[in-house]
Amino acid sequence: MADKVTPRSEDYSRWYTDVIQRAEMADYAPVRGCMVIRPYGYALWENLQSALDKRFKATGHVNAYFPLFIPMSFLRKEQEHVEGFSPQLAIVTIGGGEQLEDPLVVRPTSETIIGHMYAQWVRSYRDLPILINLWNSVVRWEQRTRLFLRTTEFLWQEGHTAHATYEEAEEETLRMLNIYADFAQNEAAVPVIMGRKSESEKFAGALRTYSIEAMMGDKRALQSATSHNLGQNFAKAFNIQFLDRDNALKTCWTTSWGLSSRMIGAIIMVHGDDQGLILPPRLAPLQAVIVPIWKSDAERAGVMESAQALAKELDGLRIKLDDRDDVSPGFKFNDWEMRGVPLRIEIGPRDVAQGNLVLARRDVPGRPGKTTVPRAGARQRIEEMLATIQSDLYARALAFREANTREPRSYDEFKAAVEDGFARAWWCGSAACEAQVQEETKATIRNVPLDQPGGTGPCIVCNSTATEQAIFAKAY
RNA sequence: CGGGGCGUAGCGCAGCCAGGUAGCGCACUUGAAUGGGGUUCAAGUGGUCGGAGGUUCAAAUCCUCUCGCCCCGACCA
Repeated sequence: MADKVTPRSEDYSRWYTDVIQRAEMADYAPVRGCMVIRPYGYALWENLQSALDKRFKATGHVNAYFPLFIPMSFLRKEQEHVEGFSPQLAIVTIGGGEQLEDPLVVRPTSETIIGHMYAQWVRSYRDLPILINLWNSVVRWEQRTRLFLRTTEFLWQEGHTAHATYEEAEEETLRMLNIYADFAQNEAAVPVIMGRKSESEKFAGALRTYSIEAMMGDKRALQSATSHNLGQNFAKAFNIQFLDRDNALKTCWTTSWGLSSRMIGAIIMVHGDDQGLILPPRLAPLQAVIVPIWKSDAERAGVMESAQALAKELDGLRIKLDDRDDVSPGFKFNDWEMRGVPLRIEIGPRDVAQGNLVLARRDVPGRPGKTTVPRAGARQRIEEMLATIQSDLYARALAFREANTREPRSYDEFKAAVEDGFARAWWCGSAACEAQVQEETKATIRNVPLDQPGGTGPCIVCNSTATEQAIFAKAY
């Protein structure tokens, strides 16, 4: 666990799996494509969960739980939906030793069973909107899996709402997209681009899909969350209808939106370095670790007393005093760096004598990241430094993305751009141009950013007049 | 599903071609010293060699079958 990881420049995907395992975030499970999220990784998930959950609650959503099993017949009710998901389904055909008449699908997502229940719960416009979120796991039989990024079973939340009008549904879809972006940027320190998915990349059964996209450390894109305006597709398939004020029977408009444990992969890949993880202070399971240093037993007593007092002063922050007696301070430095703890507090005999502490920032390796601060008022300094680390991580990631995003003028420039980063280019909107790009470059349209320059330009592929720019990149 | 690779101690590997009853590094245990950037020395623990069958006096090693995993591609949060 204390060995060095594969450098990112040598083999990025090896680095990624090395770091996760060495930092004890997750481990491979004995089931193909599945992982065990270990306590350290789960603690990160819990922090992420609570930051998101607060935002959901603040916008009027409530949590509920829906079944793991969904009748196969439900999925068939929405044509596009079942076509999109059938290759990825795990299906239970035997229960209690008997063949099931209607096989049960292990949920790949819950739109259908939600639709079934909402149809029963909605009678009047007074019942709307319904704003429910689920924290659960889903199963999609993926062919190629990677820890956190794509596993057969993954943790996520799925929000499902029903509204009286199209406008309200669209407003909700965008509201949640903004919440995801706010969360990603302010909690995870991951800069994201909000945008609309192309027809070919949208959710199976949606009218329109929006996403937030982030650039990883290897310059590839990762879709970090999605928000779908489902139109009336599911409402019609499941008869979610209500009697409106005008006494007319109308069909609902629904939305769904999700963010998964994949976000943990994004945090790892956006911030990590060759020393290991770098976790954003607001989500890190441990915000600071105190490493006491001593030589003699006499020094030990004084140092430990001071370290324990400091730990008490820092109550309320997520702190650990590393009092292990069997490893050297140097080992502990590297160990906690591997795990991405944002701040290390060193306290030794010199510091005790002089009334100082040494603070070492994880995001600034080596000497330059170390500062000696007076023991008095340390808590405030530490809190300030955590806030600085949080915003510096975001700024650094944003600068990296901008440095690796190009606006090519020609198709040749475009091809070079998507080889090594994001390309922002005019796109005429045709599926043919999109397919050609994918065929020739392996890059896909990540999304059409909500933030557009206005005006028109020549489509990067076919030169015809385009009214929107899209982000093209190779993606996870 | 196509291509490639690998299964020998917890992890990483050697041994296999030229069969003779399993070894190295790390980790782990114990002890001592050490301790401001991955500490050292000493002594230990730990393996039905992925599984099944076959050849042989004898199989990690040769033959047949099988299972699993990882990596790269097409599909996906």
